[in-house]
Amino acid sequence: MENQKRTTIYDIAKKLNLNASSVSRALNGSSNVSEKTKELILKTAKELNYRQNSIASNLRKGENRTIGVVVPRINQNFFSNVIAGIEEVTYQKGYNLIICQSNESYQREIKCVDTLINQHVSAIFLSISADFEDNEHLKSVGEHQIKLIQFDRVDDELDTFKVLCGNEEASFEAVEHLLTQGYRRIALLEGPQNLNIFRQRKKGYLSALAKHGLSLLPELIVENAWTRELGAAATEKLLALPQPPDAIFASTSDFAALGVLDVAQARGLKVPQELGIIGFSNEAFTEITQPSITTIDQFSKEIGKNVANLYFQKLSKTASSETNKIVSIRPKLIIRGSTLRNGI
Amino acid sequence: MENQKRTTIYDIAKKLNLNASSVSRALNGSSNVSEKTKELILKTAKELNYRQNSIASNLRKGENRTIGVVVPRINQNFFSNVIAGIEEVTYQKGYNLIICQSNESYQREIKCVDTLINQHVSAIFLSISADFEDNEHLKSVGEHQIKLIQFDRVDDELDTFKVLCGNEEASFEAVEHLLTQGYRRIALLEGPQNLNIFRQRKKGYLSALAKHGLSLLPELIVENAWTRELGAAATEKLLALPQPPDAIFASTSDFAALGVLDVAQARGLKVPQELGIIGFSNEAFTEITQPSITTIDQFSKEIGKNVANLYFQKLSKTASSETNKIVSIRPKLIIRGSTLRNGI
DNA sequence: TTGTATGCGTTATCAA
DNA sequence: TTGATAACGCATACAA
Repeated sequence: MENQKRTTIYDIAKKLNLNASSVSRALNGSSNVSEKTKELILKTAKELNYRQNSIASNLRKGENRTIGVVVPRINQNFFSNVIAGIEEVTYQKGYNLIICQSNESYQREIKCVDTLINQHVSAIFLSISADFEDNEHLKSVGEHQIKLIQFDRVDDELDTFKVLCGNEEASFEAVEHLLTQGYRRIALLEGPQNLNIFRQRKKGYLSALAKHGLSLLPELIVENAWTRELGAAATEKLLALPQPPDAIFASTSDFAALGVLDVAQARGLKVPQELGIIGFSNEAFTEITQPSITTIDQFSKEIGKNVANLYFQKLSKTASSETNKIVSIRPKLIIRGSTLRNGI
Repeated sequence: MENQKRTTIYDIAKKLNLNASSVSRALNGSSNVSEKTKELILKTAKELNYRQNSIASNLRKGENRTIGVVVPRINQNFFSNVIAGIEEVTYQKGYNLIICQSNESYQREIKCVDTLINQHVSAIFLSISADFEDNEHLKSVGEHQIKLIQFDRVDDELDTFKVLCGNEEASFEAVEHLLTQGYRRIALLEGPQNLNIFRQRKKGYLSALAKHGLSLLPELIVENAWTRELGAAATEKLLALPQPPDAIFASTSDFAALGVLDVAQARGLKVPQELGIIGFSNEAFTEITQPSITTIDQFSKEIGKNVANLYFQKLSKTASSETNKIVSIRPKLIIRGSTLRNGI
């Protein structure tokens, strides 16, 4: 069995004194083949352990039912859920998925996209890396007749289909919730501003303050605090201010929010009474901490499903191709113990 | 730019009044082509926005630098980390990854394997689904000259390369730790026994009891408790016994352990004083609960790296092909608050 | 209903 | 160093 060449349609044809084209037809369920020979072919195909060579088939047909997915990190909760959502849809459609991770590296993102183009995938679903610099590689996707759909972290300048999370609205809602609870000095942990998502979250924060007539206090904004450790460090810094904040919105992630909680508890600060905390993403642990952490659910799996559906939808209807280029998934504020000092 | 056929090596050849084979040679960095024409070819290739068609190349060369990965769930922490580990190695080697999830379904697992065989992948890395029934589909992988490497959840009967987690030892160590801490009535939450990993964990539990002269109490073993809810239900049942356990080893998962903790706290049982708890997998949240949960780290990313390395290693050295067919990654008991009633 | 011929884009072998 | 040609395995237009 080992080291033996795989059987081809020619092998089947030869054995049955038929022509390869007949075998191909039978295998593909064509109607132009008699029931009798069809059965015969299927039977011997099974006997000879025949498997179609998709590579040859794809080359011949000029199509590749494969979709490339590029994410910063495969093993990050948000992205692995998006992928699960994508997979759920694409599997049903009989499409394969090639997964690449950019590791938050721009250079590697380019490489991933390049290989996917070479692989002749039908589409690329992509979320840009943290140190994104330029969109040339994304432009070239379209130039090679490959559909590009961006999700979550997108390049705004590029006119592609996009699936977004309503970051600004969610952020606005979060801050407004804090205000409702009586917090007045609300600090923001912000992420790299070259990513749209963090710009939008900041925007929501700012407009909520503006709406309620509060002025922006620059000392309450801390940059690039998106891990537990950085969140903790940022909190130390904020609490050392002459006028420390009474709430911290960790717009970067729940991990940063956890860092905030760490410091608060280490200092004996009462949460939510003396310090309110909100995170972002609804990681599993936010429900488990004491107090539990108010956060924002992004419906990551839903995002994935929408990305995939957008692609297939696009294939079917050509008419509204210019209309619904952007789908937005509305996130949900999950109110928990870390901000509830007045009841709901 | 749209709707235009992709440029091929023929297009380049035509433009330069050369032959396609020369273009191919130049593009592949062959030495049998003059520097001058080589430069010319590379230049016009860039001008015409040429990209190699990997499908055609793969067909011609009869090789596909692609590896298929089949896991029960993409978005489960353990598996997404394994994939990240695999990807880290395969990326360096210039291999692509096709990811499939079986969704814990045997039927779907078969389908995944089938498509991967058709895709002519070089190797399949697989962890079997929960309702695994038969290994015919796995046998056929080898029959099609595709290397199979099983990891974590494996079919023992099949003679393939395997990367395993030392489940039995870890389990043994966990139970022994409980005994050291003075617990005597140790309950076990066990998983489906058709999966090797749960059989092994049970084995470790039993041998630890045996070593310390404790007899097995069947009423202290609860089947299929591997979610938070099932873990909680199992705990209710156990605590209702005339002689309830003084410790529970949730060998299925940390989620089950969390369910145990839920019930203990709801009943006002003191952990670890009145009830010891150990989980499995070292999920992020186990560090955060109060008390934190003792658990077992499986080094999932490390497992992934080893799977990939095993494949490439196998390619290089033919000699020891029969020797190191099984790699075992030693897990680590992480002792935390939920079992520390006597200090270390 | 079946067979013949051709091409998908590339690479490998041979000859020039 | 370059060109001509065949082949990878399959699918399809056309002829029989």
